[in-house]
Amino acid sequence: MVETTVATDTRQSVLIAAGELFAEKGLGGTSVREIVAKAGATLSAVNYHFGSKQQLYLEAIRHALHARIGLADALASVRPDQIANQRDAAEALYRLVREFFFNYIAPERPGWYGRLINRAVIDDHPEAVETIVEVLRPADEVLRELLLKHVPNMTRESADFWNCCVSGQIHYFLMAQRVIVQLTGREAYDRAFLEAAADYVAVQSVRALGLPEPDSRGSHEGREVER
Amino acid sequence: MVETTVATDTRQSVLIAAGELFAEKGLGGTSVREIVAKAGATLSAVNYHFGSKQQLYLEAIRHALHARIGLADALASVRPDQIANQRDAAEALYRLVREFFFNYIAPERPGWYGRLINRAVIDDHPEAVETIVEVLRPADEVLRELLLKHVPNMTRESADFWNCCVSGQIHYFLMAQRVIVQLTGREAYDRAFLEAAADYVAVQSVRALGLPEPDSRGSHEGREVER
DNA sequence: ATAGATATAGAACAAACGTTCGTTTCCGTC
DNA sequence: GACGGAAACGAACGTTTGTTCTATATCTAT
Repeated sequence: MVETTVATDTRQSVLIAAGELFAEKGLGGTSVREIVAKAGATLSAVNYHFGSKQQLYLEAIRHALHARIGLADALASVRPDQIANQRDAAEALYRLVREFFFNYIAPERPGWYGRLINRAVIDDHPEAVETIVEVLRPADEVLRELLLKHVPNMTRESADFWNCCVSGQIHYFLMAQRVIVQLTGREAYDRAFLEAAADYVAVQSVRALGLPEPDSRGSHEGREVER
Repeated sequence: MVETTVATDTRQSVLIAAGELFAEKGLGGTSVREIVAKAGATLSAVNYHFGSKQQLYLEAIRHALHARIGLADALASVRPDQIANQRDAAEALYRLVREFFFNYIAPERPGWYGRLINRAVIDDHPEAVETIVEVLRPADEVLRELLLKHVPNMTRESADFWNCCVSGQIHYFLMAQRVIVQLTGREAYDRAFLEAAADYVAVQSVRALGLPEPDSRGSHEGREVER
């Protein structure tokens, strides 16, 4: 009843192995045998701890969603009443977008969180989408209120579009990694590229709202686009 | 030797059925039996016409890529020497982004093209990515040159970022359809929403380049964000 | 009319799949 | 020391998987 986190080693390692494999190859492309082999468990562990492969899949998505949503924390740290003027709002949103970006793509945290969510979004497996929406909605609403309150000429529809566009850009930098790398003629994502990309997305996103340019820009950027 | 397009009915219908199913449920989630059932063919048709399931998958991706890349046509229609000033450039890019958007998402054309490409991008199946990059590169380079030529203070890196961000937003509106619909509290994508979304993306993208606002905006938009 | 290539059909294959089952191991309680 | 439930195990289940094979139809050029 009390949701005691028994935290058996097996359950946890199966969950993580499953998350990594599902993220990499999808639900259909991953076999239960592969998962338990990676986790160092036996075949029956999946059905014992999760009931079925499907439910393990959903559980992995839930895990990734909740682990990744430091976004909720980031949003909570933005106190609306501490934003006095548009410059403050621009600053807060700039930092928010960057945090969102690195929360998704940062090389230091497990890479499969974002990728699995990516897949879950695309698959539109009904239960998965339901879980995603459920977890995303609170943050979505806080953000919308923030925009409506501090951005001039903001409408409900514009706020939604803004959310979509920010999410879209961040998702794409993660999901199309291989394509982007090849198209821009580099070897792989490095820290500098990610930094520049995050900055670009954040600056453009804030600019799209008609807010003043934030001061705390990334340090290495050659003053790129200027109007 | 001459690559005679025999265009058997069976081959074509299997290819299309495969495309739709792969787009919907991925490579691993779709069985050959399912495909041939949908296509009204027999099991051996796949191996006869395509050699294997994998090659059918790649062929479907190729089909989708080439069918969808009216983008190449759109780009070809933009004659760089006909762009006299920044206003012309803004106009051309605005139309380009919109065309790209509807090329991907338009309800009138088969929906699986975009979705399959989405999946292929995410899966980073090596051969698939190779095909994608191969098809995308020419358009990518033309677009980059266009930007470098007509947009002030444009760098190679900024142009690449701009491409990614435009692609990202468009991809997301397609792939996250279900999530967006639920998060914005509507029933489904309708023509008006798509129109507004395309306009938003196009306007913001042009604005991000520091170009003047294009005149030929969508008609139903309440003058949303204004700086 | 006939040989030869092209295409479809249906049966059969071994491998891999997710799941179930009965048993064994472990640990805290009586 | 015996009991009971949770956890892990390994074998087996019946399907479904992608692929292959042979036989049969359909056409085309000789």
